[in-house]
Amino acid sequence: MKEKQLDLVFQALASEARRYVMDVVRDSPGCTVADVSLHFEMSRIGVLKHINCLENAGLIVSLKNGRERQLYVNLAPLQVIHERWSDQYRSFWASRLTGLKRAVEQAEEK
Amino acid sequence: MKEKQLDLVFQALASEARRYVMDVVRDSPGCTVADVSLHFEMSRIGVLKHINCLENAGLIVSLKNGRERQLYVNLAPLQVIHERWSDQYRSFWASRLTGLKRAVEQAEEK
DNA sequence: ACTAGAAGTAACCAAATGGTTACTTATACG
DNA sequence: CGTATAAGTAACCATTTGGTTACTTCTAGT
Repeated sequence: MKEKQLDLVFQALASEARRYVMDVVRDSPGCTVADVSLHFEMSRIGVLKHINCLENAGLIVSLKNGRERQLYVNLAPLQVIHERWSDQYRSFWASRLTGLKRAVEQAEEK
Repeated sequence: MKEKQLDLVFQALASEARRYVMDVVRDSPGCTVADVSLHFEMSRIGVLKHINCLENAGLIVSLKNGRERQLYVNLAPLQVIHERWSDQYRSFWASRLTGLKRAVEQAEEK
């Protein structure tokens, strides 16, 4: 995955409203923009922008069906990120704070 | 983890520069702000702000050591996010696009 | 005590984000 | 055909973000 794409995914998830959209769409796949906006206080256009942001990041996929747009979550980007990190940080997971712990111990010795 | 905290973590990671800071600090634990800023074109203050942003999100931890500040990565927030999402989406991982696939098939029937 | 170097703060600026209202387009349906 | 409804576009505004330069503070070392 390209860095720009990573930016989009993380940026998309960095909003409680958008994470909530993900929850809603995951729980009622095929729902419409209007359906989703029922769950929010904000204007329909506000919600639309959040949905578009998620779609732009690849986290939501949609199908035009007549005058409606049906929404689905797409977890592929999350899986890619997850794999990338598990790779990059594999040796760190076991002892996440090892470096810090050592430093703290050194600091305490003084 | 609180929603605000999630915002901070995702927001922090939604920047190539900050992800790169994470890489640098992970690869040389205990390095200083000045050390990190050597890896960048931008001004030291620019880098400092990125580091503070990461620290604020809990992804970087630092220890004051004399006039220096030593930096360490902290993967705990990542682990929390990872666990939360694998829980929430557990039943979806296996067939990530199931909902969408069904919809596409239905669409194709028409 | 003095100086130099690491870090932090303040003020500023341009661009991006998150929301609004008003208007337009396209489609379903009586 | 005509109308109501789902979606999308445009323009606008306030706030946040991402960077800068200039200045300040603290500490190490001579």
